[in-house]
Amino acid sequence: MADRAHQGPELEIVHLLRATTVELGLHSVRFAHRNGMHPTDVRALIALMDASRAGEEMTAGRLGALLGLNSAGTTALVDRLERLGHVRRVRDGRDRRRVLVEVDERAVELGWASFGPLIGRAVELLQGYDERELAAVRGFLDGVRRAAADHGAETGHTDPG
Amino acid sequence: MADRAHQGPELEIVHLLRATTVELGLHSVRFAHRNGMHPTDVRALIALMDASRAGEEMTAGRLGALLGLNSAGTTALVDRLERLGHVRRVRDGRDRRRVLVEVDERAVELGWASFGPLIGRAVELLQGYDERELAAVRGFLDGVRRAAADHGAETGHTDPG
DNA sequence: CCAAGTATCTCGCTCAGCGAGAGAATAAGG
DNA sequence: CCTTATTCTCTCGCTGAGCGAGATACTTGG
Repeated sequence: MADRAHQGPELEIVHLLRATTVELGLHSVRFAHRNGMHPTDVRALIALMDASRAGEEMTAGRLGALLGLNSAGTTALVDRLERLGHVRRVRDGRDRRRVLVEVDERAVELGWASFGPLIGRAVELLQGYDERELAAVRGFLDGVRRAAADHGAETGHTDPG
Repeated sequence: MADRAHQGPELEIVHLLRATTVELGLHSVRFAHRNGMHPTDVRALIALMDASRAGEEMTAGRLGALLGLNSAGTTALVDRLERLGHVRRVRDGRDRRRVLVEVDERAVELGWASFGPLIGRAVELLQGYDERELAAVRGFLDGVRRAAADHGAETGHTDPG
């Protein structure tokens, strides 16, 4: 147990990945704070923007499920976002029990103003890479992603999704 | 603004990075939940383990500052961790105002049981890489980390530190 | 010993999220 | 068409993380 610490360049990179995720998390938190929001609200906006970009409708229930909230929490979340003017509630015409949550265009712009430059910088970095280097980055990230997902499942946790 | 979506392989990788950070976050949350903890508590344990590995003492105040909590919140946090038996409060002999927070050995083992396999898998992945591929991964992660940190500072947010 | 400074803790509060269950709409069966 | 089960959202009351203010305990400098 003593020194799982100072190994070769591999562990250094793993540590760097952790530092990067922490920094990205802080970036989100700062964005949230600047706009009077909480981390959950930002996650919700991102999910809404993803859905919108994919041309899919997002209902209140689906949003809550994505974020791991129950119905009461979801209602409160959409209330907060609506109060800030970031989303609108729209009754679904086909199934009038459902409430569609639509992102306001200005909220989308707000998000891009904060995350766009970051994404742009990341793309820039990758544009200097050749095919093999891109494959290396892709392989590493995807491998870690799978490992995190698998180990979650393996340790006996079943989640909505 | 319309289709910032489906570009080349670069943007796909940026998306993959985001997916990976999300999955790592979920891994943490599952670990927290399994052990009756909250995300903040896990962050605290990680900070404590880092300090311990670096041979540094951690005081209550420093821990709170690292996590962005005020003194009241920090007290509550250490209370929770102490109640679960994960940390001990120890009065500092040199300055008896201070409370050193020490991680219990079993909490360290608990953490390694959950995060160790993940780290091991990541190291494995990297061991198949040559020097140029390692440099590519390192360069990308570090670049993104810097970009996130810079843009936080740039957008006019000053943090305790 | 006294005063100022620092580290932690206590108290009262706000608010995110939960559990339970109420309403409102749809779907299935007569 | 009417009844019953199901589905989606919202309301209510509660728990608990984290905050602001201030109390408390210790240290340092005069």
